[in-house]
Amino acid sequence: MNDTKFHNKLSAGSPAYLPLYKQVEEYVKQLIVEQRWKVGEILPNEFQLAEEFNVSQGTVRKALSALTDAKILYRRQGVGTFVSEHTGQQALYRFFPLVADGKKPELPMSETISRKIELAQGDVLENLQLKQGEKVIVLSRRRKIDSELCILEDIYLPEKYFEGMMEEPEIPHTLYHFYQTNYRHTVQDISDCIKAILPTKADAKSLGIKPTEPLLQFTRLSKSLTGQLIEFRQTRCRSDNYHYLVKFD
Amino acid sequence: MNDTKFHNKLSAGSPAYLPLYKQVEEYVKQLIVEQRWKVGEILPNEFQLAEEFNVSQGTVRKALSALTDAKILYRRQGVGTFVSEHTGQQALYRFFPLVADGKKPELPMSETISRKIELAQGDVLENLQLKQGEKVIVLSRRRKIDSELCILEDIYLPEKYFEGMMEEPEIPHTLYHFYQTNYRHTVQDISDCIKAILPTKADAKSLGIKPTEPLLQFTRLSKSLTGQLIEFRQTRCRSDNYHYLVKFD
DNA sequence: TAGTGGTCTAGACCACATT
DNA sequence: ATGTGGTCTAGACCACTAC
Repeated sequence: MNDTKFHNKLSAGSPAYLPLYKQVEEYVKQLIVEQRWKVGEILPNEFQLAEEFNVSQGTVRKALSALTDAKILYRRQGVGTFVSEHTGQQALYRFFPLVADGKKPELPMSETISRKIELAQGDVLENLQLKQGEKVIVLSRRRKIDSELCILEDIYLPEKYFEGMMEEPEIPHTLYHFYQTNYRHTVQDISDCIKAILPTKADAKSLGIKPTEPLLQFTRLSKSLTGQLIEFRQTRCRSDNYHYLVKFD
Repeated sequence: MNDTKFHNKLSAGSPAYLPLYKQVEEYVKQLIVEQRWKVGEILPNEFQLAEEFNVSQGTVRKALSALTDAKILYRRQGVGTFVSEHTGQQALYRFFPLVADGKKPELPMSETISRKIELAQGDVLENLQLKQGEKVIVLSRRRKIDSELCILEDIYLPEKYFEGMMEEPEIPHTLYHFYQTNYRHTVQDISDCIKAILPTKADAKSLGIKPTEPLLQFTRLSKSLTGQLIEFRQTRCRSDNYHYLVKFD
């Protein structure tokens, strides 16, 4: 027990070598995944963690700063260090890049219109790296911006990571927060593949647009803190009054 | 002279207060803009800079690390710290998000097919925040991926920031490197606004596609290290075999 | 072998938030 | 008044690169 968890003096030539602060960073991340501290909870202060890990306070600080940059933690001067929560505004600004032309980004209301479970196949199976025979939960949603219907999306979740979702009484519209609090999956990084397409007949009808009016489509693959592929989503959006906004640096 | 350039003891209540490492960071950035060290050149080591700025080596390190994260500098262990250069691969991977479906990102060849100068108006004037009567240089380019023509773009540059470009014998295809080396403008951050559109007749003809086939369009606004708006560009891309790829975190 | 950046430590002081 | 994170310093040692 009470082993020294970290090793300062590993030969740097060793293939497994990681700097101490990096080891601390990985370990703290793991502890969050294991729910030693739940979402929103405060961590011990830097000196307490330093003592527990047998490293200096400066090394802990470097690790916590990195996790703060990655939005996994947040810190409040004079108060403490907390596990980040994917709640409301914050998560939407971070993961929702669709904006009405000439307006500020806005949090869109979203309504789940169907929920079913089916065998994974095709793109879904491939992108989520599932095996033949594994099942996915499929959510179909539509969103409004400024009370106008403009977005349709289908969301595919591996059943193995979201057991019991079919029995949920209701699916809230802030999905990432829902994943985090009800299924312990914190979305950590996403990649969006964006294309211009023509709507299907069904989509054109739903959105109330002409079949020749192009849509912006993006397919998203989301990874959790642990690196698991937890969500595949395909979103179609009217592009006459909305755009996808990207900022680098 | 040899004034102390930085002040440790400013009251933190002061509205102008900046931490020392931040002051150093800003100052080094300014020195790069002023070409004290040119693109690709090595900086003095941390101790020399620390002495010059009258701060500790650790404070210099923190400043240089931030600039390294921002890709303004790069560091090589055992060698030194250098001013980043927007050259070839590196700049393309960073700023060129269009990918052929099912392939790795690839550096596209680009050909400038026209160059002219005109009065700024409409979107161009507004986005570049120019005044009525100011001029812009307009470059029209087309790019191939896998030897297939797939991208058309118009690039608008404020003449005041690019004097003499109309007299250049040739415009190279690595534009951002060209801006940096010939006009001292290092592109630091960009924002892309992405939409799905139908091609104009002219674009459909150039790209050899049907007028009903949608295109991916993005309009980009680029800022330099100094915060000046130096480029507005509008790009149209075939979306049947190409997509725009975004990764967060 | 010399010089550089990378890691780690220890300790001082400050600003901020809560009690 | 207390405890937290934020800043700053000084110094030791390591690993990498070039000569």
